[in-house]
This record gives sequence, C-alpha cells and structure tokens, in this order.
Amino acid sequence: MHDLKYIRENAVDFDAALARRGASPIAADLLTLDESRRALATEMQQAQARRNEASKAIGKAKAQGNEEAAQALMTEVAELKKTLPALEEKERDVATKLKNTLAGLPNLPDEDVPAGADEDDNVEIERWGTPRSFDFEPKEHSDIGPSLGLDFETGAKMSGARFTFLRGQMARLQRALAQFMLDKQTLENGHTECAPPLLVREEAMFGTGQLPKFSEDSFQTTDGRWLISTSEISLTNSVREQILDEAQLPIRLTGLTPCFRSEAGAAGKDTKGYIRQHQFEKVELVAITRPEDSEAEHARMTKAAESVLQALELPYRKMLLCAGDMGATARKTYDLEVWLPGQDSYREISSISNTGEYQARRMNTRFRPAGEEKGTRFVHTLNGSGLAVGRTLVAVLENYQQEDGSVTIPAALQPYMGGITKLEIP
RNA sequence: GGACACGUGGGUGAGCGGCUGAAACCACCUCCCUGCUAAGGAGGCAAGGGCCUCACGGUCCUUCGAGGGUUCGAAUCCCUCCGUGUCCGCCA
Repeated sequence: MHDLKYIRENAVDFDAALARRGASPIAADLLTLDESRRALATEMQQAQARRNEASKAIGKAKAQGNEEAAQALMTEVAELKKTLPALEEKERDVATKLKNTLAGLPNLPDEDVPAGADEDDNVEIERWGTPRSFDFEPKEHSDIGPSLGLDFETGAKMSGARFTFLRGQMARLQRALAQFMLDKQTLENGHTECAPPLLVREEAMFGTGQLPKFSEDSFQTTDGRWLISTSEISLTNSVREQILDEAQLPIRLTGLTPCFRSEAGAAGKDTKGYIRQHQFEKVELVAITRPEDSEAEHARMTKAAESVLQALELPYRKMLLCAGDMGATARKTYDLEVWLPGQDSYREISSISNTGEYQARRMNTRFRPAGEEKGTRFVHTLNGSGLAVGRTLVAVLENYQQEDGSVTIPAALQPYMGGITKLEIP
C-alpha cells in the first residue's frame, strides 16, 4: 500500500520506480481518482456539516418550545437527505476504487536495488564456504533420499504430486534441523519463539500482501480462511492494527510452521524431489522496527539466516535481487542460495526482505515516537527464512552424501540426532 | 453446536437519543515547587481525512468491534456479522 501524499508530490519518481519492476505507469490515474475523491469529499462534508448544524439547532429549538423554528429546520434537513446519500455513495465508490487500485500495486524498489528483469540480473554479493570435492559422482537428493526414508511415492499416492512422506531417520533429521534452527534464532539471534495459527482470515492475507493479487498461490478452506503460505503472515500480523510504543521496538519473532503453497504457475519446475512442495516446514524470522532501523535490521537478519548455514557448514552465496525478481511486497531482498553438489548449482534456501512500511500500511501498524514528536508513524516490517527446513534437508543430503549411499550428520546437528552421526541404508 | 452477557481513547472504566469525541483514574509529555532515594502542584494528551496557512495553527467531516437500519439527530434503540466471557453439549 502506498502513501497518496507521496504519489501526489512525487508522481514521476513513483512511476519511474514502478517501471524498474516492469509495471506500467499509474500515478496519473491515481491522482485523477484522488482529485475527484477529494472534491466529492468536500462537497459531501459541507452537506454533512449543514445537517449536523441544523440537527443541533432543532434540539435547541425544541428545548425552547419553538416548534415553528424546529419544523422549518426539519424541512431543510429533509431536503438535504434527498441529495446527501447519493453524494456519500459516490464518494464511497471512488474511494473504494482508489483503494483497490492502490492495494494491487507492488512496493517500490529501494534505490540500491539493481536494475533487471529476472533472476539472471541478480547480483552476487559474496560466497561462503568451499564446495566439497567428491571422488565419486555426487547424486541428487532425490536419488539419495528414497532409500533413507524420503518416500515420494507414498506421499503422492495419498495426496498427489508435491507431497512427500518422511519416515524413520529422515523424519527425525527434518525435526532435528527445525529444532536446531529454532534454538539458533532464539538463543543466539534474539528472536522470540512463537507458535502461530496456520489458518488466517482474509484481512491477515491482505495485510502481508498475499491478497488480493496472489490468491492463486494459496489454499483456502471451505469456511473462507486461508492456509498460510509462510508464517511471515501469522507473525507479522501479530502486530496488526496496533499503535506500539517506540520502546517496544524492535520486535523480533521466529516460528516453526508448515507452509502451504498451491504452486500454481510452477508446472514443470522442480517436479522431481523435495525442492518444491505443496507443504513444507520453515523457520521464519520477522522483525518490526522503526523506519530508521530497518536497513540495519535487514543486514542483521540476513546474518541470522546465514548463521544456520555456517553452523551446518553448507556452502552458499548471497544474492541481491534485482528489481524485476523481487516479490511484490519487498523493497529490497537478499536471497541465500545453498550449494547443491548433486544439481551442480546454487539453489534458494532463504529470502530475506525489507518491506519498509508497505505491509505496515496495509495492516495499520504504527508506533508512537518517544519525546516531543506528535502523532504516530508506520513501522517497518522485515521477514526472512531462517531457514526453509525441507530445502536444508536437501542440502544436507547432497553435501554430506557418501559413495555408499549413506549421509553423515553435520557436527552441529548431532546433538539433535541423539548422537547419530550417519544416516545409513537400513 | 445451544443459552445468556459483554465489546468505549495507549490501559482501566463512566456514559437519561441532542448539553459527550467522550467523565474519572492510570500511563505518557511540558512547566512549577521541593529535594534525596520519595513526593506535591498546574496544564496537555485518540486516530484518520477534507479545506485554509510559508509555518505555528485554525476549521469541518468520519470513527465509541464491523456492516446495515430507525430518527431531524445514535456510543446510547433495532438487525446481521466478528470477537470475548460464563454456563451447557461435544471433543483431541
């Protein structure tokens, strides 16, 4: 959601920023709507003011027993009531149209976001770790996994494609990874652990920007609720419609939840393996900050996500997404891509975004500045994966695979595996 | 799922259909007094929007869970929904 005042004063910049994402100019349309809305509002409010004034006068006239004056005023108000509802409806219609147009627009990219249309234009910031050299041909996880309990067939049989059934040591490995990540984010990185709802109302989906434009990406229940596609939705909306004290900021949250995605439009992509599922687990990081702190928080949160990869000794690279490849709500995004030797490529395992006040406006989340500044200001919100558990499982399988089909457990993870150091084919 | 009750500003909580955008208290801010691990006094303090102003600010509109309705006029009456509480039923 955007600030109309900003658009009024910076129409050219606004369109230029949208153009960087490949969106068409819209400022002129918005301003036309805005102008007519304000003109209607002024007209409507003048009529309302007269009605209110007359109504008060009626009360006074009646109190003084002046029935004649009261009657005259009532006649006048009756006349007003013939025109007022039409005016109110017109104003409402224009306001709704304006709001809907605004609600469908993506965030503006930050100035230091590189230009570009798609992932080919993303900029590599740095690499961490050295990909292991194999003295055999490394396999993909979808070839290593099945004999260790990653059961694609059973999942598909009961639920369809993109659902997987984990059993035995594989299920335990996923649980261990999730616990490990949660401990890292809470004990070391200062995020508060949360266990939020997985089903949310439409307003919550709107608040974080999944609606109205991306309804096809999520699942909806028969009673109209939505399955969260990420716990960013539940965690971020925990502060919706609130006016926070400045002293409460920053608020740093984390949570482990399943995420549900319909993956519409991803036909043919990653059809093999555990990379792209309708249901997957993710440890999410969310931060609510003052506007002036969000950039530093973005860097800090990215490091928090990186800390998991480093502890697991998984090589990765950090990408700065170009304007055309960012999600609609983001104004700046770093992706962490983990090295997958079986695929011989880096694959996304975390995406950390600063949305600025885009979501805060949609959720109406503000804070009251301490000191003499009057009024309220919108907070900034950030979210990132810390990390996607399923994809981390994939990375462990591929990076720690042995020639005999077994997989060693990263040292940091062993305490979470009850001392098991290796997954072996039963 | 059934019955009843409730939903007011940052918080607690008053509020005969016109004098209430809202008492009082707490929190917070400014000032005064006084000082010693405390306090006392004065004042201010909802949000969003329109119009006027270089600005300080002024003025009007909307909002008392949300949406409808009754009325010249609604926080106050009616309906629907959402939420909360209590009791009953069911249940991991």
